[in-house]
Amino acid sequence: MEKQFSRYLITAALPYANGAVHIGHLAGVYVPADIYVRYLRMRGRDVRFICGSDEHGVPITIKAKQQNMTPQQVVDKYHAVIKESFSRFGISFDIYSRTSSKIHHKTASEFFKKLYEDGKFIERESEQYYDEEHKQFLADRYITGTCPKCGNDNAYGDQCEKCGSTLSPNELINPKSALSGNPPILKKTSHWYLPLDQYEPWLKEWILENHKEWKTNVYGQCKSWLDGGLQPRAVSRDLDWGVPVPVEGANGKVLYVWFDAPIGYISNTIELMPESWEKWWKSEDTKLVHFIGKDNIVFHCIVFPSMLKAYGEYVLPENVPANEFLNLEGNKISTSRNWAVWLHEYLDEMPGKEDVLRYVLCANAPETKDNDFTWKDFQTRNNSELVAIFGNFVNRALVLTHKYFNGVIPERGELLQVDKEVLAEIPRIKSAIEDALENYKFREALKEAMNLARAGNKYLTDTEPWAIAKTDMQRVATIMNISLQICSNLAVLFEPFLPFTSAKLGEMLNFASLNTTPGWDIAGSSEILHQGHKINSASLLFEKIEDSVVESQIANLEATRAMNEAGSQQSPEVQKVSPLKEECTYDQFSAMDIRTATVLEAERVPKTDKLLKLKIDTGLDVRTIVSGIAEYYTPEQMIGKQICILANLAPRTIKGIESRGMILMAKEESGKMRIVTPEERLSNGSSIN
RNA sequence: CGCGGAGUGGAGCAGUUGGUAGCUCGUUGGGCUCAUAACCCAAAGGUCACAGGUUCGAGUCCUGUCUCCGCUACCA
Repeated sequence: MEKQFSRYLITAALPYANGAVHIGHLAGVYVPADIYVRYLRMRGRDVRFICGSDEHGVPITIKAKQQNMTPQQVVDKYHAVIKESFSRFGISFDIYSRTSSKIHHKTASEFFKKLYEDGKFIERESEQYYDEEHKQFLADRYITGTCPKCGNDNAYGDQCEKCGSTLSPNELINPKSALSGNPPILKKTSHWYLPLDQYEPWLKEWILENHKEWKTNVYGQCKSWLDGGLQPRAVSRDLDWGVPVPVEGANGKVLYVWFDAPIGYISNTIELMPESWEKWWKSEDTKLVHFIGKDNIVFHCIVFPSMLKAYGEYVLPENVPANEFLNLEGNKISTSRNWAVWLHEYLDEMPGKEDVLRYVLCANAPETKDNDFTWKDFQTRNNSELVAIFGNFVNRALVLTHKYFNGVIPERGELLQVDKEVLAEIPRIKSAIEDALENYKFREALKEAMNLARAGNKYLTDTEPWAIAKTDMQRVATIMNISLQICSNLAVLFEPFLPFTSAKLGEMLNFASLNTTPGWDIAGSSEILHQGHKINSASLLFEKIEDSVVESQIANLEATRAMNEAGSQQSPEVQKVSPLKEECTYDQFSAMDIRTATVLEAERVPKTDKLLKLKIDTGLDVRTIVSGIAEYYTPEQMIGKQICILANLAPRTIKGIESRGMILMAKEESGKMRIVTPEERLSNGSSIN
């Protein structure tokens, strides 16, 4: 039995405010969420669409330090960019707020306090690294040291980027604080944990028994977590950026970002509806749906529901339609490598093409598996679907109506079999779209909508009004009347998907002069435009996209990446210099066999962002070296370059490739690297001392 | 042997409770000319990753193997 709901609360994952929004975010979360919400609104459901920036957490404090800004300045900057680009793109949030707002701090704080007072947390003491100079505990990422597995001196507290192993800070040999460079001390600190294990039986029943209808990727992921057994999770951190822990004596502690962020859905709702928000979160007849990407499944299906359950009173999500990831031109989208199509840049560079991107991202959405976005596909979908099928049909219908009837809807006469068939398609397609959307199948819904335009084209070709016009204008009148009813239906049915286009089409059809603006209820009808209604002049709904446009986009992408890789990053601020190492003897130095070599071949190591595999001529031999320089040099740039290597370093296997030796690099504290090379080309194998 | 998702005509994808494969784009041929060389029709093209098994019958269920993606840096 379908459950009936009185109101719909739809949330979209909170974007993290340390960067702009790109097409991956849109395809995964915001486009489907917006389609869903617009559809619900059109059906007259009581719906609110909630989102906002997620502005706390360690990465933002790191970004702030890098850019010499305060965390607040960082989030102000990106919040503004994100908010504006969403709005220009037609993502129709009822509210887009932020977690640094007062109301969020208050809400999150009270939420924590209630759980604390109800004894829902457990408190645990542990020893963590502490920087005495800066008087703060160090996040994992703020500690560097020697990797116990591969000997890399620059491993982070959570991971060694050289060998890829996952670490915890106390495994590091000779740990150093990234803030002061001093060795940190271990200091006791206590934190609160949410005992997820206690919620396991309940979660199992709630998800595994009662939500078998969730998407397979979501359900499978949850099952895997639940079967593996849940552990208590810390809900606080030692940090100075975030929502302070509202407990006596908890100075210097904030709510852990994953605890604080989902509460943002609640606080943003409160901000939107200060009086009536509780009805939305605490009535059983509210349907709560979280749109997220697959990386967020565990938080939205396990952690946040446990928090809500612990608090009591709150409704739980009815569904969590998570999408997989979108790749770009065959590669993973990456913020740090700048391998992305940024929404705000797209909007600037392709004015008036919001709907083209919405269309492509929906038609190719990663609903069941990772998909690939290519500019070529973007062009094809625009030219052979939007232009050739949708735009063209509308144009044909309007042009013919103007030509034969001066833009006035003619009277419909007797209906033939073709007429009846095409008219029957309209309600059929409408209900197919409804079915698909109610089940979060956005690609399918969009395809059905396009089928109506296809049916329209076929109808015109089959009935040939331009030929019949020579003999039987009454028949032509019927045909044009029907064609325009189809156009009107297209305007309504496409609104959730392509709102800008629908508005334009509605204007061309002169919806404004009708008694009531056609809404979803009237869709499916073949009587939207009455006889005698005057339509406006036709203009093109979509424009063809020329090869040069997509080629320049591809070129842009490559150029941005090359620039990024060449390390032309900003930050002219004062560079910190790493402290002097211990004194060493001449013998130790001379034990190192450093010599010149030339790069013969270079290629990326698959599945890594930073590694290049190089074949080099050392004068003695030709050998393979794997080096973590891909962020700064492309393979092409490396080929032919003369470099200096440490030739007698013990071989190491990295990503299954044996690396024999190490390339000498000069490295700034910011991470920027350049190869060290002789001023003048010398023969390979020249020793350096 | 970690866990989850995915492997279907050239490309991108559908395939509900098992009954010998569908859609969009592309390609080829034809038709039409109202339309942004757009539209319509037809055809070619698949041993449904691989190997076994259950069944009268499997893309669909079971077992094993291989490959890709995520969980594992930034990141949806």
